[in-house]
Amino acid sequence: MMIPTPSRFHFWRTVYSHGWCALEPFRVNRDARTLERVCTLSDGSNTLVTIRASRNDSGIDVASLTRLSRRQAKEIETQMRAMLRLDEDLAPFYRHVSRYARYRWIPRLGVGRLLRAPTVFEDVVKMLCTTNCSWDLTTSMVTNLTNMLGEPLDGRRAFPTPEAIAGVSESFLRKHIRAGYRSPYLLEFARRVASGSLTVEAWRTADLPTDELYAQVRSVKGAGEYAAGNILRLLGRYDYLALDSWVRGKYSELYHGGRRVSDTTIARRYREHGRWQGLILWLEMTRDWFSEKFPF
DNA sequence: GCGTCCAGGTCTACC
DNA sequence: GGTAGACCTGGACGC
Repeated sequence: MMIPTPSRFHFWRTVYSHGWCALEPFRVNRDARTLERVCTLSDGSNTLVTIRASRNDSGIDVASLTRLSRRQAKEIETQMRAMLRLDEDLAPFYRHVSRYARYRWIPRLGVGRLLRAPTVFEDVVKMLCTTNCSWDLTTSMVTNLTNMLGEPLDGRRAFPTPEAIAGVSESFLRKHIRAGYRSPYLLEFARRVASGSLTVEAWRTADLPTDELYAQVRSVKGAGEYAAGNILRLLGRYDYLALDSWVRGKYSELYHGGRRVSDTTIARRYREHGRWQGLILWLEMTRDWFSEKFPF
């Protein structure tokens, strides 16, 4: 199927907007120039989906390994739109940054859409796996979760459901997933979602002030300022800076010759951008990812 | 080989 | 409200 994309949408800059495309079940096939993943449908079935930019760049081409009913195809389209943020209106953001000469590269490159998982559940689990550890350990934990608890499909795996994670013990998460002290947090989160007491999927469409949504995200044990701020970015709310050691290091390298600066100093630079500050900060920190070395 | 530090932090107890 | 200390893991580094 071909799904039309908004003007100034750039498929590969969206795929590489942050680290998610390197975490299972996402896989980038650089030779075929595709993004792949196993997607889970509401009827419990799984299918391997391959996504590529269409020839004339006016959309994305989505292929499924298995034959889909009309209803299933519609559901895959909905997932693709959510993952690639196709329904997010960035026009107000582009209008805002266009007022600043130093940010006019943002609309020119068509950046600002941050890749996310089909579900909020997957995004939150992965975010908890990024806290207080190296990126290598994050990929290891997510790979272990997917390989050990995800439904198999032709040598690949889906991301585990809330029920699958909720059904294992804390010691399993420590011993086999290597999640360490994050294990009770992952377990509690999965159990709250599986039981229906926490309806995280509603967060993407919640008509709530950002502060209230932030408070709900912070109710997840293990989601502190950094994790909650980043989860909000994936919900389309950019009021928080979500500072972590990587961003702090990158910021000092870019603006202070590598000298460490306080969080207050960083916040001062972005506060005039109000609801867009978290997105502008992230795009500035990752601008060099899209230099001439960018392979796509 | 061993000890220490730290990486895309967070929670709790205590003041 | 602010802060010290504890917490898993695994790679890098110094000795």
